[in-house]
Amino acid sequence: MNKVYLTTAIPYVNGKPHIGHAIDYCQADVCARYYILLGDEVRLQAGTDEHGTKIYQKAEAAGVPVQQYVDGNVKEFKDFIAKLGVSYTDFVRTTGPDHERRVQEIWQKLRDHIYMGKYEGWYCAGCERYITQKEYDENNGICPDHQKPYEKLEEENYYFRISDFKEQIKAAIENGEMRILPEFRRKEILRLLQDSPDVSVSRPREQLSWGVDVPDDPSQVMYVWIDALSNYLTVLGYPDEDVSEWWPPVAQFVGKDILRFHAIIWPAMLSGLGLPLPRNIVAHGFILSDGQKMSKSLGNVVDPVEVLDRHGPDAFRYYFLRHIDTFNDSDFTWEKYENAYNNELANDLGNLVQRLATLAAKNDVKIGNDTNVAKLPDEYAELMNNYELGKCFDYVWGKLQELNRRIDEEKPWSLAKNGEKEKLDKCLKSLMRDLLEANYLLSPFLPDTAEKIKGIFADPIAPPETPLFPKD
RNA sequence: CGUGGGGUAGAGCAGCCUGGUAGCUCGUUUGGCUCAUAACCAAAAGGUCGUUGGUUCAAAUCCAACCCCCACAACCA
Repeated sequence: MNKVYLTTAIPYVNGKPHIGHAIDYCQADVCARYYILLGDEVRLQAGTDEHGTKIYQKAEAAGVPVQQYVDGNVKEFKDFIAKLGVSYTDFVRTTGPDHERRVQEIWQKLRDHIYMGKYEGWYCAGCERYITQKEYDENNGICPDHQKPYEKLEEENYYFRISDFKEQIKAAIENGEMRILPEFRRKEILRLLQDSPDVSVSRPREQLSWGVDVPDDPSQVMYVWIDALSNYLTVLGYPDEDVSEWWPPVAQFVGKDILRFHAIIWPAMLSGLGLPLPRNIVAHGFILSDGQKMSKSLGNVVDPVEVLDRHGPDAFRYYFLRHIDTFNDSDFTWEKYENAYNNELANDLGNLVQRLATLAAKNDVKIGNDTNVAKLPDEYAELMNNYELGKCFDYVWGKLQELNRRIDEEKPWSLAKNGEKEKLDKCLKSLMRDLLEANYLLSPFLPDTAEKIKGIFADPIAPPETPLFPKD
């Protein structure tokens, strides 16, 4: 039995869940369930990133103690993940005492690659980040997001020497030890890696108070990188516990916006710790709302909880795994969502189950309970192993559509009318067996539905009172 | 001269690497069926493959130039 460790990105909890967060969860969860089908033991991590000045300021603005503020947001995320049916096994919060202590230990282990450096240049307090000279020139010295002039800043902080590991990381990407998917992202990272500068990993306390203290230097607080990225390790108990049976992760799911940190800074950290690199980093795109980037100013933000509540978790998973491209940006509109629900879930799948169950029940044909597939089809497994989740879902759907076709061709209702009992029996059994086989392949994608379908075709076969996917 | 992706039927996409009757899904129209959630099945209509030029017997596919969209450009999911 293999041990498989999968991770999702930990969202920054300065607000409620964004619809984009759902992609990570859906993708990681399907993979987790797939590995379980294979008989592996799976750990799936989820968590929240809770430090930083932005959160601190938001809490202050709300007049709430910071910890209380993040606790509230974390609850929203946890509720959302639960509603989605994500089968996570471990949850990590960066404000958790175990995490904080372990991060400090990790910092110390990386000590040889950390040095005190000086930053001299522009800074935007609103963005909470350094501004390059080029960016400064382009914006004429004024932050376009905050409408405030950039400040001149000169400060000391700690740097992590990425350059110590560049060659190693490059080699790992090139020889396939660490795969970056999709391919075009891999190329992008290889290019970016060339001129990745060392990265600043702390801030003076006056600038950033809500964070993990840098060991042995009370004037500095850790900046996001080491704190947040370490979550994938601390949640397993590293370095207190031996994590070797779970490490390295089989796949880490991230958004395209944070891929570079996961494909450069993070492997550098792991190399510094002497740990193997993740086997796969899977980067997904963003969700567009009616063809445009979601933004508050455009007023086109879609609330994921609303989408989830509309038709339940499996409809949500269906759309996000099949119609949201696994790797590229894709569009969400309510119209598309409703179409997918009505035409595909209700008509293709729901109706298929309904008609077949009715045919079987009316004619008193039964099928045994042994419906699991001994060996997954090669095509299915190969798509899964390459994290081509959308294509894999298409493959399964093709099997379902074929069944609708076959029912029409074999016309079991005429067999019944003509009293051809034997033929009818054979025909329906074969159809049901194939449906249950397809259902097994479907189960990682739509776990609730697959469970229901299994129940419907158990003994006695019972067509559902209310359809699987009712229309309104 | 920042980097990358893309422009193919009303919409969303595949095909391009390894040139050779332009394909899939949804939508539309028509026909069939009646087991089923007015669901299912079949067929048809619909495209000068961004533009111009080049290579070739032959280009959506290779080459060049140009036009237009989009993303990224150190954490805004």
